[in-house]
Amino acid sequence: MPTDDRRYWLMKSEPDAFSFDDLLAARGKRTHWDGIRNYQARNFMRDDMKKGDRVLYYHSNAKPPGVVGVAEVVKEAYPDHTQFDPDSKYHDAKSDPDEPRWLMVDIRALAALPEAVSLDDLKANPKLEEMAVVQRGQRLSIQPVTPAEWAEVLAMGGLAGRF
DNA sequence: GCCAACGTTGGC
DNA sequence: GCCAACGTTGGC
Repeated sequence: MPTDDRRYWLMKSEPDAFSFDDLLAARGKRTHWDGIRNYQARNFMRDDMKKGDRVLYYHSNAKPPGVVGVAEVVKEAYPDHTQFDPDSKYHDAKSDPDEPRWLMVDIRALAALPEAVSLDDLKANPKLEEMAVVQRGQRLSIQPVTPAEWAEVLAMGGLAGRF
């Protein structure tokens, strides 16, 4: 895939639930990103996330919160099976199996950042003042990242020019 | 644990 | 279609 088609994203996960280390330890260093129950985030996955897209892996509800690793999309949007599982906390009784409401993608870890980039670090960098994750009240768990923001965060994390 | 910000739900 | 009530997110 030509790099000029590649898009960049930030995906949040609570490390207590599924950390970047958990992703590194998973088989194939990959997982399915289940549990997204927000329409805007779903639409990003459905409409815009393509195989090969790069992902900033962000720890929310962490001490400190911030970007800890990079990953890539390895499978494009498909139905999230947990919506049909009555025992799952993500169960959605209103979702029609013939037209699943919720989707997920698969991602694979590429590398941990040698230096984690905390939310404070992101906020302190004037080049990143437009970045979604530093905006007040921004709760979206999947956010688009510009190529410039991607390059800057990787440089801050010690992976300048890679990925 | 608090609570501001935000998204969703449901009565009307 | 409005909007109050409610639930969730996530930094602090």
